[in-house]
Amino acid sequence: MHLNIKEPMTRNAQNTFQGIERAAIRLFYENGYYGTTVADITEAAGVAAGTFYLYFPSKLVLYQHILITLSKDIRSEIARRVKGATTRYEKERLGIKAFIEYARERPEIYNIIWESLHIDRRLFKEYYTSFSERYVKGLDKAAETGEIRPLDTEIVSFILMGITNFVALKVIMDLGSNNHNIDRIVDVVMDLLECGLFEPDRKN
Amino acid sequence: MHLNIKEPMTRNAQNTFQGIERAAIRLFYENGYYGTTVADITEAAGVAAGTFYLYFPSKLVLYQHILITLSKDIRSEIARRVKGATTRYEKERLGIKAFIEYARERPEIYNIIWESLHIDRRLFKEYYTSFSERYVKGLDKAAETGEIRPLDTEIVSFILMGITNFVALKVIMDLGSNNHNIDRIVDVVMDLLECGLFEPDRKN
DNA sequence: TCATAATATGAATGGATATTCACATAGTAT
DNA sequence: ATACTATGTGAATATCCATTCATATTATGA
Repeated sequence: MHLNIKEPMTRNAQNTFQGIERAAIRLFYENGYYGTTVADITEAAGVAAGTFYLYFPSKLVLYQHILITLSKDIRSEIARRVKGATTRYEKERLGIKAFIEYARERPEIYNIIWESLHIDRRLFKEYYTSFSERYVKGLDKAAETGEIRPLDTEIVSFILMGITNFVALKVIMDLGSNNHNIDRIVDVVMDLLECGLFEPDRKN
Repeated sequence: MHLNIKEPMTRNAQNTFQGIERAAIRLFYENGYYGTTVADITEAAGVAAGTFYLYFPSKLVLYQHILITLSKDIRSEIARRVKGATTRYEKERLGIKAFIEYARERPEIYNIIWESLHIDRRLFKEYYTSFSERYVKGLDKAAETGEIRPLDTEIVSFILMGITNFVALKVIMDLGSNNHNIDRIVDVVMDLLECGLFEPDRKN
């Protein structure tokens, strides 16, 4: 997908470009895509309205550009934090923790990605589909070596994405209580992934 | 919260009112809140633009009204379908299945509730908080009787909401494959909730 | 039948806002 | 110094859209 974005050529122009990007990320987060005007963005970036269109052909393209950039960011950051782990168990723990912490540190990303469902459905689907695909690859490997039980890994990938996304939601929107101790939350998730929810002798 | 909605007094007016509601639900689903104009709604409902304001003081209030109505619908429907179950295990299975099937039958609801994050953050928080609270009550009871393992039920409620929401997302947006056999999907979820993800002897 | 309230109309209003454009400046190579 | 390109400006434009309002129709009870 080519977005027709004009890359800045000079150092000063790079500052302008990045200023627009950063202002937009903050404003899209605070007020949403529709609650943010191009004038808001240029004002926050300290440039004139027309400057915006030197680089981006439209507000929508800027949004798409930001979404794609942030998607890559979050993925590479999680990959980075998971790298050290040797077992699937440890990978899962680190991955879940990384996602929650990242979402807390940069709630913009979380929010902007979710909003894509209502702005550009194709990008939304692409994001979760490819996230799932990468997840499945890891889970399949772990299934081959017998680290995880033989389950449909595609479904499991959505289960795990759902868990991390909703637990992160709880933390960053402060729903309910006890949202400060992330390690404790991760412990509960891992406990459930280890032993399940039900008492072994009371399953039905 | 009072929304200042004018209830219709006559039978004809009730038709008008419901026509507006229904058209709005469909359009908010298809094109989102911001992609839907009041003119779109009134045209789809077959009434004049001004008629809208006989009943709703603003487009936002209509949205809030719809959100609250649909929240109640989905909750009562799930409660209804879960009623028969005696064990927590069965309650969980029926609840998850009911949610996925309901989301598939009426994807409007699912979509409209999610969009509230970017339209009325308070309603969004309220929805998930109260959904969680009700969930916690059931889980706490099950913990008392020893049906489920002793875990932080508030965190577990978000884990379970995350699982059902994302699995439903997969089904209704047809992400990945095998989205037709809901029973099979529910089986995988219940299997994971029963036995966990990892092989017992390979946990780390 | 008449009076009154409820319901319905759709053109007009006013404000917002994405985008354009004619013009201005800054940097750079020759 | 000159010419050229990249960058920047902000007022003007044109469209869109929520909401209002003067007016019309319909239903109901006396």
